[in-house]
This record gives sequence, C-alpha cells and structure tokens, in this order.
Amino acid sequence: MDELDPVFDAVAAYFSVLSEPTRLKIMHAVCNGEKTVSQIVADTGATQTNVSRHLGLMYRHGVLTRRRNGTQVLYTVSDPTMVELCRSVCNRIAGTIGERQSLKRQFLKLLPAPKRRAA
Amino acid sequence: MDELDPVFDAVAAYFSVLSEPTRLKIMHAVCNGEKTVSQIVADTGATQTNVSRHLGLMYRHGVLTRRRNGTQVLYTVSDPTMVELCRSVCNRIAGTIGERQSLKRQFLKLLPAPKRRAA
DNA sequence: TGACTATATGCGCACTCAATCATATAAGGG
DNA sequence: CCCTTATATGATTGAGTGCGCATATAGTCA
Repeated sequence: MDELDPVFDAVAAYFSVLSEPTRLKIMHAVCNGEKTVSQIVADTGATQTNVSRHLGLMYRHGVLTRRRNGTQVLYTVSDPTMVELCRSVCNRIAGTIGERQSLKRQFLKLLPAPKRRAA
Repeated sequence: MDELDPVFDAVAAYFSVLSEPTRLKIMHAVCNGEKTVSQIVADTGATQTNVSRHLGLMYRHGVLTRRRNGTQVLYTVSDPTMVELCRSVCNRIAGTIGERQSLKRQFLKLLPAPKRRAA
C-alpha cells in the first residue's frame, strides 16, 4: 500500500478543499455562474482578505478559474465534480440533521444543479 | 446567509472526515466488508494507536459501525454515500494525476463497489 | 502623474489536529 | 487470580491553517 500513498494524499487534498465552511460558502456563491470577488465577499459575509485567500487556494487546487475584467477579477467553478459532491452531501445531511424543518428546507435548495446552457 | 452557517459547518465536517490520508486508507480497507482493528492496522500500515483514534473519529461521525466479538472489534462502513464520494474523486483524480500508468491503474481499482456477500 | 477602486499578500496570532508514548480498559485462557 | 492479546485513551508535541491588520500590486480615470 506504500506506493499508493500519493494517491491517498491527492484524494485527501481534494476533499480538504471542501472541508471548510467559508470555502463552501464560496462554492455556493459561484456555483451558478461567474462572480467578482466583491460579489462573493458580499454573498458570503466574510472579509475581503479572507475571501481572497480562499479563492486563491481554490484556484491553485484547480477548483476555480479566474478571469480579469478591468480592475475586477471574476471567478468560476471549473470542476463540476466538486459541485456534484456538494449536492450529494447536502442531500445526505439534509436527512440527518432533521432538527429545524426550515433549515432542512433551505438546505435542500443549496447548490442546485448549475445552470446548463444546452449541454 | 447567516442562519445557514450550521449547514455549511455540517457539510464541512462531513468532508473533513475524508480529508485525511490515513482515514482514506481505512475507508479503503473496510469498504469491502467488516474488518478487525488488527486487520486494518495491518492493511494501512499505520500504528495501532493512530488507527484506533481515526476509527473512533469515524465512528463518532457516523461513518462506521462497530461490533464486538470477543476481544476483537469489527468495523464496517455504515454510510455508503462516503464510499461513493471516494469513488467519484478517485475517478476524477485518476484523470488528473496521469503520471505513472501503473499508479493510475491501481488507482482506478481503489474502492470498488462493496461486494455483497451473505455472511 | 496622482487619486481611487479592486484584489492580493506578508506577518503574526490563535487554534486545530495528527502522531506518538505510555498507560488504561476489556475479554479470554491457563 | 494472573497473564496475554486486543483495543482505547490521557498527555504532549509539532505541523498546519484560518483569520485579521496593514500594506502591496494592478487597473482605471481625471
């Protein structure tokens, strides 16, 4: 199993991107299309510094793409698998949490399928 | 988005279980059926202490079930969603790593669908 | 060029957590 | 009972990391 270590490391690194609440908020913010950093900051309620850090990390991990437009930078999800994973876990946990119904209902609305344009 | 914080926390906690190489090795070890701690220790190559800790963590997170048999304790996967997630990411990353073919091939064999056999 | 907006980054702090050693608990056999 | 095997746990340490403050870089406009 020794030579498989790098594999487990890679998979663990992949999951670790999603193991942080702020990054999940960012995923939730951008999963339906491109957004600027400012928009993401507003949506997530996190500080600009923090959002920028997490965006950089997610970009380095190949989860997000970025594009410059003037002074702004637009981020997009470049790995649809990630969004799928989020949705799976959301559905999975929605059944487990079951405490507040309102919460559960909102929960299911999280991360809806990314809008597909004729794909 | 404030009242959704506990949701993001829960999802992050869920993913964090899978964001650690040793725990992935454990998943790989038990995903095809019940195993004792000793077997898992042997399979993963980790120390007994370490394996026991991770097993406890996964058990508390509801990922694994445990059953006592004499002096031994047998662990099983109780959340098939987890295994599915692992397989998804393995397939996803298999295409990304692409360095050594042998590695890639072994990689795809990781975490195959749990074999159901009457026990 | 200088001012202004948008985004990124160096630094330090606090906290989490995986790994290890030593030891504790549990069960079974002599 | 004592002894052995199997598993869990308290204490500690060290590496990693999320956060905020201040500041740096990049781009636009006057």
